[in-house]
Amino acid sequence: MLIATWNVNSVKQRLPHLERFLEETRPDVLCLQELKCVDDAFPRAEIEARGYNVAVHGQKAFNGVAILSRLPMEAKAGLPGDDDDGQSRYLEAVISRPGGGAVRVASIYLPNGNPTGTDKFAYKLGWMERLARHAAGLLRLEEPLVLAGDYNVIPDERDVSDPAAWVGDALFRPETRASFRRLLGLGLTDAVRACDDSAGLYTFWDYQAGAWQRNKGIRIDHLLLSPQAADRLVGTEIHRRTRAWDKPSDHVPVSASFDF
DNA sequence: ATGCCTGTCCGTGACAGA
Repeated sequence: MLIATWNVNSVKQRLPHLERFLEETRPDVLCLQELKCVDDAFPRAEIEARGYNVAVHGQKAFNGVAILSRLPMEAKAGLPGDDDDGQSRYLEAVISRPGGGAVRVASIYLPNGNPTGTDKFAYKLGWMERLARHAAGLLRLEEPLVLAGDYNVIPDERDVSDPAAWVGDALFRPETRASFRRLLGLGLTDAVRACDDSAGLYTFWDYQAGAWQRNKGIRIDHLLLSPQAADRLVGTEIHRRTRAWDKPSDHVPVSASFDF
């Protein structure tokens, strides 16, 4: 089974790229972030025509997450822990596997948190705390679990081309990295890092200042796996080529393949 | 030092129909 995640930066603007990626890579499950549209504006018919079930948790103008699945799924929107949080950043689905059993997949759009020293950064850290609490509960189920998405976290110095330029940024602040480490400490495995410990594995390049051309990237899109998923991990891929397509998202898809 | 680029929303203008 191939499970992928992609921050598309407007699903309406990126529909041709999305269709091309589905056609070429044929993931069984694709988690999307930054739809930037309400549920009714999601191009559901186009995706369903390609053989995918669609679960959408949209929002006007900002945020918005979705899960596309070739297999049947039951989806639930929202990250528990704050009833006043109106931002659409979390969608979870239980996906039925052909051979029996299931895999639980979440599409995550973790808050950016800039500028630091504002309520935006506090919201980010609070959101990460809620995610950790929820993940701890899911891990107790002892099932295959994939928490995939745009974490807006640079875990380590080897995950950024110019670490000095990111010191003080909400994506690289010590508190942010510590919170991400606590998440891993619950027993989650960073899928890409389980397969490759080299530097320069980037998933995002800014639109500005020729970041892509100069390979000034960062790794912020992650798939975190429960032990039951990590034990079945076969490999991962960062789909860099999509960043060179015309009018691309600033993120590229990341996928993990499993022997279930 | 700041903008760099992209996208959405909103307001405005063009236009069609009353």
